[in-house]
Amino acid sequence: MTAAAHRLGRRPVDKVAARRSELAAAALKTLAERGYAQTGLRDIAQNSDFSHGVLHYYFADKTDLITHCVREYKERCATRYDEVVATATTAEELAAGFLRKLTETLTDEAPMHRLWYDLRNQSMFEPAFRADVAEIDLLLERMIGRIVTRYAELSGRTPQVAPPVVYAVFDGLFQQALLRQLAGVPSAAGELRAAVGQVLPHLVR
Amino acid sequence: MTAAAHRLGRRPVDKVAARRSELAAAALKTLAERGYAQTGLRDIAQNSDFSHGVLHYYFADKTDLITHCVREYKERCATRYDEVVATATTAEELAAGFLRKLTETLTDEAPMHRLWYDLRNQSMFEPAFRADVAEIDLLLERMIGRIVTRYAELSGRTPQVAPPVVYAVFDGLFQQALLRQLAGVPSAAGELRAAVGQVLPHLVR
DNA sequence: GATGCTCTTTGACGACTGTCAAGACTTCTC
DNA sequence: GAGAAGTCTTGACAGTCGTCAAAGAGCATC
Repeated sequence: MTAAAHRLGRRPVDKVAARRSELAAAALKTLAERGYAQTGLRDIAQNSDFSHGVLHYYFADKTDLITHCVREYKERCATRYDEVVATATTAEELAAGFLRKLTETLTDEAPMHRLWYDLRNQSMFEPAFRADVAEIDLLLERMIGRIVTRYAELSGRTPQVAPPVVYAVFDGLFQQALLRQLAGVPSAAGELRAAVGQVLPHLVR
Repeated sequence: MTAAAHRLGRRPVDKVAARRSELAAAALKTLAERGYAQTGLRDIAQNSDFSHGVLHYYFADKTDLITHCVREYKERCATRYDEVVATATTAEELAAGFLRKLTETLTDEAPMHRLWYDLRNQSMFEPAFRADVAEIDLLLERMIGRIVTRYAELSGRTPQVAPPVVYAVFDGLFQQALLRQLAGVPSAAGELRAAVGQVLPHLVR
């Protein structure tokens, strides 16, 4: 532990963690652009301020790097709708805010979403990814769960479908919309909006 | 065209197509085992009766091969529930048969399903795959659509949700179940059964 | 049996892969 | 300022990738 670290109240491990996070972010960017199958360590390094060797300094191997990428991804995505949930005062307002955020992220962050589906799929083949992927999937499930719970509250009804099922349903709808969006179908966001709007009322009673 | 081909009333192009199909089948097997990112042409050849060079004889390049794989996959999967649809005489019988087939294929053909999701995801990055993948997705959508239509008929009601939405919903449920199944969760099939059984009544009115 | 055609194997090419060691550069400690 | 510790670059390694040319094998035809 350095004196400077003492002075700033910051341990060296934080610096290492920060660099790791920085490199994982560069890796995420590359993976979102090219996909897991087409992404090498040198591609990732080129999207960062460092050379490819530094990756082996901060990560044991490629699997370790990808694992940290998944965790980095987690930090970003699990609070997307929390503000809407916190501020909405009616069921209609909540639904509208959810739909707005949902279609926004579909159009604005499509590459990031395809990366997530790519990594989640890799976990079907590579056991090393499974635990972290499952953890994020659970996080996302709870995020959706909070929306539906609040939606039920605001509309004076009760949730009728268990959170894992609700999440699977919305995830399926979103994935289909993402496929269309990336294929250049301009109506993808609108169709997603319509589909979710149609499904939402069925989840409470 | 050879004389033999004439005699048998079989054009040489059919032999070529048959071999292509055979190699694509070997490729599918390999892809289901190892995933797209970890599958090379030599791996595929080792799962066939031929050496790796023959792949370049029957396919222009790797993309061409994968495209044929997707089409080969199509031939197998789109009629899975047709018998159930044709023979069921009551809504309950249809639902039960659908659920049985659904959980059966989840447990017995999990590697093949993860391959499909892998290839569909690749199409988000590789435009060359998009058309064929979209075509299969449409086939699957119609397959699910036939079930719901018949289910509505048998129960004297009418479908309330458009086929693309129904397909997306079931696909999302199935994908979550597949993730759990491949992660070794023994209750995956049962949970899928429960979830689909819970959702199905909401689709008609 | 020789010829020509189709199919298949073999081996090699250049490029790329993940990994890692050696050294250079920076930063901190005393 | 010397030395140590931490950080980063460079270059190379063994292996794999997709691709393809050359030659061999199998077989029908003349």
